[in-house]
Amino acid sequence: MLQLKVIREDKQRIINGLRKRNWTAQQVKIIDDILKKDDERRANQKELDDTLAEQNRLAKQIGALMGQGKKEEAETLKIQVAELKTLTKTLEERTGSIQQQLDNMLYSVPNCPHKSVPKGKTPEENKVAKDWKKPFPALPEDALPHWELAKKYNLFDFELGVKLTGSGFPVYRGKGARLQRALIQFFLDEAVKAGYEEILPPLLVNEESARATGQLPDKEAQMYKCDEDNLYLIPTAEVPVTNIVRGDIIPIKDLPVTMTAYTPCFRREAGAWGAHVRGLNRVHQFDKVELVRVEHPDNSYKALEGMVRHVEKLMNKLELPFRILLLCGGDMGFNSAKTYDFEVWSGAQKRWLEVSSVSCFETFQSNRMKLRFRDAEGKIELAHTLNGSALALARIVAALLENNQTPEGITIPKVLHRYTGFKMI
RNA sequence: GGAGAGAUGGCAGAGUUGGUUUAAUGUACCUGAUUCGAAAUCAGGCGUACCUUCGCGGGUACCGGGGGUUCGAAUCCCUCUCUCUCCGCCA
Repeated sequence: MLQLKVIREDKQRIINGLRKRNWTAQQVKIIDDILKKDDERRANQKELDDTLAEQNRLAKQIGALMGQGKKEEAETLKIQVAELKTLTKTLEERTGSIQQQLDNMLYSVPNCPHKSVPKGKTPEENKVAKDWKKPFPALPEDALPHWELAKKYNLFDFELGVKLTGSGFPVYRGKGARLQRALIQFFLDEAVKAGYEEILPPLLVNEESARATGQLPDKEAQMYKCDEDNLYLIPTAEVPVTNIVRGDIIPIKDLPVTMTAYTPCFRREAGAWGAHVRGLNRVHQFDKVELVRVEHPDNSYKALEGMVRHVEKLMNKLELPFRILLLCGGDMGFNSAKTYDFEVWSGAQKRWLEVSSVSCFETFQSNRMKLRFRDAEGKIELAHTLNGSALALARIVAALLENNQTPEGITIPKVLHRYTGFKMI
């Protein structure tokens, strides 16, 4: 949620930002509506506060009169208060509904893109921030896609997943399962080495948490919900991990807060099935190691680049061909101010697969969840939040299997040997 | 799942026969005095949000969440959530 203060003071920049997200001149008018609604809110607030103040004053007088035994006079004042109460009730209801309307408007406005974010409407207009310069791995014409390799080497089984749960829930087995665990362990170790605190969070969160990171209200359909207990299965570790600091005021000396977590991620992906979603390309449950940072506003973009370098290092260690995209305004997520996507080259499918998304949210999340820090002078300010996948497993596995297939078997990158215990599948 | 107790400011902890309590007090923290410096001591300060003011300041709300009674609620009533103790079940 954008800050009202920023909209008020920096309106043109916000409007320009929304235009970069391809908002029409018509849509952008909501900014003016928001400001108008806020004026309305403030006027009402003032009136309400003044009325309550008067009421409090009279109540105190009544107390004093009662103490002195002047019952008659007290009764007169009571009548006055009764009138004020009617007015208060009206004002309270109106202020509440104005606030609700204002919040709804604010919820509907996406984050303002950073000035370095390119214009554009579609994924095709994303800027390649770093391309793959070397040749792709040489595979024979009859190279197998990962779902065929999985069958050949008995690594994971989709049909079995259907029997247990439904489509999109693969069952990993044998070396396939071991490879998953190896990757998780490797990613976590690298994150801890980079200074992130390891977190093992709950996989279900309450409504408040889902709201704070912005999954609610707009991404509700993406999450699995346990109605009985009113809990949601997490679509990413970002939700529980970022909520660890929800509502906190962090002393400046404790910044940045850096956390990492491995969790399975559950996504309904309703209506998202089509031609390009075979195998591990899109599943309902996948594993991911996530990085979360809370940063001082002056340092957040430096931190973003640092996270990108961290992911880059992982890709290099896994010896996978990849490229980095700087997302254009139109392709960026609702909450993000700037996002880099990592794509891995899937040799047999001959296409790029998204494996990581690293974003800076500025104060968009922290405003909603009231995540702040106290600076050296004691002043309180909203912190910046960032997160990124480092990395998402399923598609990494897909690329790894496809790119590394040889007539003798599938080779495992050297860096994983100590985790897998085998060098070849 | 059953029975009981409880939830107050960073922490501890009063207040629960409704009314100068504007939430006492301790502790932590900050500033100053004292000191060569420190400890100890003394003095002052010390929540969050919103509104208002050029500023000093002023106002409103918040004692787990929500609702109610009342001129007035931390205090009374309803409801939800959570915590603790005991019992049951259990990885």
